[in-house]
Amino acid sequence: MIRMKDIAAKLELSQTTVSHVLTGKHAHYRISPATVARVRTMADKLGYRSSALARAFRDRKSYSMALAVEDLTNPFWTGVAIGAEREAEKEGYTLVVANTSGNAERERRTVQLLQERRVDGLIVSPVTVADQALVDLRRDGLPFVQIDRSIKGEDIPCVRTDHVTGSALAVDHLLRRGRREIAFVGGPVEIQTFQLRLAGFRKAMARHGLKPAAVELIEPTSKAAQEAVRGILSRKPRPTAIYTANIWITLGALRAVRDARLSIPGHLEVVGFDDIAEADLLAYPLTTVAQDVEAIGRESFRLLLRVMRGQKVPREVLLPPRLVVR
Amino acid sequence: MIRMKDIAAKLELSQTTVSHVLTGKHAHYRISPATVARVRTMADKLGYRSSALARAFRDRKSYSMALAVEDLTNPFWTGVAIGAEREAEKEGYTLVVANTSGNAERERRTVQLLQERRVDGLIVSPVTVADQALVDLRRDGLPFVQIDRSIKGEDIPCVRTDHVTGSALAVDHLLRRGRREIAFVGGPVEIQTFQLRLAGFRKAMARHGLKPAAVELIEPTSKAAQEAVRGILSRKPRPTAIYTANIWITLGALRAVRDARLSIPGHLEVVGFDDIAEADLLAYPLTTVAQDVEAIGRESFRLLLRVMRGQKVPREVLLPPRLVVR
DNA sequence: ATGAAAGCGCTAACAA
DNA sequence: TTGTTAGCGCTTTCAT
Repeated sequence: MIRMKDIAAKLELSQTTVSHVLTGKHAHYRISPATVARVRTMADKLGYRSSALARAFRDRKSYSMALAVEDLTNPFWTGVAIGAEREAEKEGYTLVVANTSGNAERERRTVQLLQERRVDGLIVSPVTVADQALVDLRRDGLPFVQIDRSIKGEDIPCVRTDHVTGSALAVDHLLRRGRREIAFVGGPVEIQTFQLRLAGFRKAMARHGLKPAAVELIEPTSKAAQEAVRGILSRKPRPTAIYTANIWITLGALRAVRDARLSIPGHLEVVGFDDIAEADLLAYPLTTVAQDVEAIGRESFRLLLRVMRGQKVPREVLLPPRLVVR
Repeated sequence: MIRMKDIAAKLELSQTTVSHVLTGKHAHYRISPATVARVRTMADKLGYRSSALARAFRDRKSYSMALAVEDLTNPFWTGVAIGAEREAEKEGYTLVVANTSGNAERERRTVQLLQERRVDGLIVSPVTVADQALVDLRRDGLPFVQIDRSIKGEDIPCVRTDHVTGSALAVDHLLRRGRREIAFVGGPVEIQTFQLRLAGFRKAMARHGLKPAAVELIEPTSKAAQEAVRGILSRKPRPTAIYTANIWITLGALRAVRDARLSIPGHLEVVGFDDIAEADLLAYPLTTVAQDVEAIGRESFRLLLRVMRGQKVPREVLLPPRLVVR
């Protein structure tokens, strides 16, 4: 790898002068145009690539941020990553995407690794509400913001969709369609996302004087949902609607409906949180509560920058969900 | 940020001794157990996090690799990223995922950035077969391997699904189902992926003495495919099958079939390259040529390691596709 | 208009 | 068993 020193040697200049030119500060240092040209030409000819590593080391600033998420298989997280990455690029930062697999121990290791890599800031989706790794991060003074979920008892900003309102959109839609016996299938309430979506569901139902037809909290996988919904569908009386709190649960529910040979919307309706890009091609009409995933990524990056600059930040940024009726 | 120096000062030891302990080399240097314990305790107490940045700088090795892909919205690329990331972690590397948006200029910038970050190696999917940025990379001596596509004229290893065989699987399947008037809808042949899939299609057809019912090369988006397939469906006679060479094209084709109110498999059949996770829930039975996406990521990482170690590597690693009949 | 020197945090060669 | 020193590539301060 070519270094400034090599260019300097070839040109019989000092490394300092080369640096002045290559960092674009030649005007300030009043380097002669001839020298500027010579340096640039030589750099080009030798294929010089400045070492961001050396600069980061010297500056004690890596110009990189990390995004630690749960599952890059989920379009929600890829969307977030794309949004954050775009914003990062615009601001001259590199975004490192790491995944925690929704596992506390792995999250701890990931965060530690990123800290050692000296990322300048971190966007993270806490695995649990009592996340020691993040409390420690706080102590270490690494700037970070939370995404989608937040830990208890610490005043750390969080960007997320307004899950409570999202659930209200779902419930109100179903009621408008005349469905009053609504079952909820969600993930464990240890994951704040599901807790909020469930709370929103209960609240919306209560507002209309209704009780949930069922509340099932399961692993947020298609398989578990398929099983759970199979149970729900065999109840008498059968609920006339199911509100599924996550994309995998939605898919599992649809599979259960198919297995039971029931029809949508004839026998029941399904509304799911998270939009599905191919929803218009599904065998069943599916209404969804869609999140602006890229905005979540973008806003959390912006928020992180503000935190790093010591600017005032809101404790919570809530993005509005949108109902996609099908 | 706490440094070794700080620990040394507190303990009235030399920084070197602290380093010996913290890097686990105390046995070799015969550091006393008492000292070892003291150092470890103090490191813990102060919340020491070693600087991977400083180490990378010193070692001129960042222990990071990059994966530069086109579009993280496409499950193909996320799958590849997940596979590569898993392997990277196993080998003690951090994987940086960057995206090129399938754009030559952006790819050039991305590659340059990664080079400046001093990644130890690169896995990249060339935007075109004549990719100057990659030829230059070669000259710079940065180890890299290609994924899914390869540039012309340079002997750089490439990992990909056997697209030609994949197309044969699709054609043979359609013929088994009695469809002989098969149209091909693919992306531009400047993208090698499509070139190979098309070549495989033509070859398989020729083997059976058949001519393509149509060959449409379009932008690989759902929208463009929907438009193109609309045209194909209005031809007389109408093809009895369509082979779509990419996930977005497949989705667009299905939308066109829906718009034309045709039925599958009644009026025609569709086989698509790339599997779709929710295919079983679609309104149309869809057979696909599935790729082992994680294997592609995993194998390219392994191959990259071999390149870096100067071991002998195959010029091409072809992974078998798999037909998923529905 | 150009250059010398110091220092960022770490490790390794070498000393003691 | 522990310590001294040098150096990785870069930027900046302070000369000249």
